[in-house]
Amino acid sequence: MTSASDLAALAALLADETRAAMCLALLDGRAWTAGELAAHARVAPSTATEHLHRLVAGGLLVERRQGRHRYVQLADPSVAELLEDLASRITSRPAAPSGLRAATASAALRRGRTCYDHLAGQLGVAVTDAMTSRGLLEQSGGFALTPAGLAWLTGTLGLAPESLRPGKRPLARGCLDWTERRQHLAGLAGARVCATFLSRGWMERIGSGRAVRLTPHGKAQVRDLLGLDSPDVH
Amino acid sequence: MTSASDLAALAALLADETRAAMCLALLDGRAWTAGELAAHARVAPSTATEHLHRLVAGGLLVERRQGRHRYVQLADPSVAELLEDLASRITSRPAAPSGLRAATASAALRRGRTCYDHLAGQLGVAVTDAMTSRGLLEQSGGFALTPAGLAWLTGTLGLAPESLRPGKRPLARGCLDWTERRQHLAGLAGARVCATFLSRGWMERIGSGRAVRLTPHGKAQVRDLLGLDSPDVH
DNA sequence: GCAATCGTTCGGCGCCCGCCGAACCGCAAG
DNA sequence: CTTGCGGTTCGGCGGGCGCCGAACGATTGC
Repeated sequence: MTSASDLAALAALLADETRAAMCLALLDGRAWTAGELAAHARVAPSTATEHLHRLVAGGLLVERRQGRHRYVQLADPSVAELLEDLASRITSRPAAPSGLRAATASAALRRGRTCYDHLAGQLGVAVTDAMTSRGLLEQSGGFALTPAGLAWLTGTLGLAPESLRPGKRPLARGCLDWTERRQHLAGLAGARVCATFLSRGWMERIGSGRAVRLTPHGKAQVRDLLGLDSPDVH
Repeated sequence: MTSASDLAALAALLADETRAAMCLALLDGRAWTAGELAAHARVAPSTATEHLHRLVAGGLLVERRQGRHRYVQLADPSVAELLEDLASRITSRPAAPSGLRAATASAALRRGRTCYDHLAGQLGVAVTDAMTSRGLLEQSGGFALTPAGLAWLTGTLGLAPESLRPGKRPLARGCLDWTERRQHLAGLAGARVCATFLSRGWMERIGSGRAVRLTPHGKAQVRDLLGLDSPDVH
């Protein structure tokens, strides 16, 4: 029976609305301070402290103390994937944003965003589709990189082969986008692609959130490298 | 914030040790009666009723009334996959069985068993490895069937192509075996392979549990079709 | 050193939920 | 019809847990 109690203990970490809201907020991959999360979840700072202690003790979050701030973030990409799997069972539509400012922010999120550490939104789906149609990615029999896809990552994109060694984390993995209702590339390869886009200046974050957009240079690059010329991402 | 409450509600279904034990028991893919689950979880029948109501209302279980019995089983293969994903985060070792009878039953389970609807245990890992070494399955870049693998399923194994059309469920998927610590084939293809082994008489269930073993005919078939001749599975 | 801010600890409150037993319903077998 | 059994409903009990406010500790800035 010890396995059942372990499973229950793990599920109990997410079985509270406040903790669930915190974990979903952390799905953007960034580190949040305790105060930010308390405000986001609309609870007193003391309450947030208790919840964060439980989440850290349960292994879902890691903390980093820095000055008088305590930053927390998801402990592991596998935690993000687990949260995505759970969230994919939720069919709820996000409520329509009310104001103009919220609407434009929402539109930016739909266009492109990071989902923990990989690309999502229309941009993520478009990149995934382009890789598939070019024979770099196999989706019909699962979600896997082809040999050509591996060569593309190490050659064209210039990634070090050792950075693509699958450890506990699968190299390629599908992640269901909740706005596009489409699968997009996640896993180790998805993370490397996203990091490369950002580090090369092909893509930049909009404000401090998880929304991203291609730079002019990035637009030219994805057009040349992936044949991607859709107005959705430009 | 409705998404956070939905996630919390979903997690709350598994956040109780009794309900978690019920769901783990149902991972064998069979339908259990309410009384069986009550005894398994060591709670009063009235308590089991309440838990089953919640699990059914939450969409994790479906029920089928038959005479004076009420059978429940997992609602969907995706529920089984979700449970497997959660369980894979649990590192606990199952306690060593005490008696001889428990030991032999445990050995049979290690040799071969069903994991919801696909093969697991040493048999499941061996089949997966054999398919990989024969170029039917790709594991290095993800978990996907190769074109040769698709042809093998429809040709050699005689499966109808329409029975392999991936809908919501991925065709091939890795499932981490908690005794072997190895990935084995799950997903739609894994389910079809397991069903074929059983329907053709290559494999039979031991008793009423989830343990399985190859028949003499089945041993010859997997040797011919997959080059599988390991004493582990014979 | 002092003030402001961020985070933590502690005590207490209230609610939710998991548990059981007892009574009841419905199907099956004799 | 009667008996037996599987399952359900209901009431009540107890404990755990999520919440807050207040007091305290820690760090940064003035």
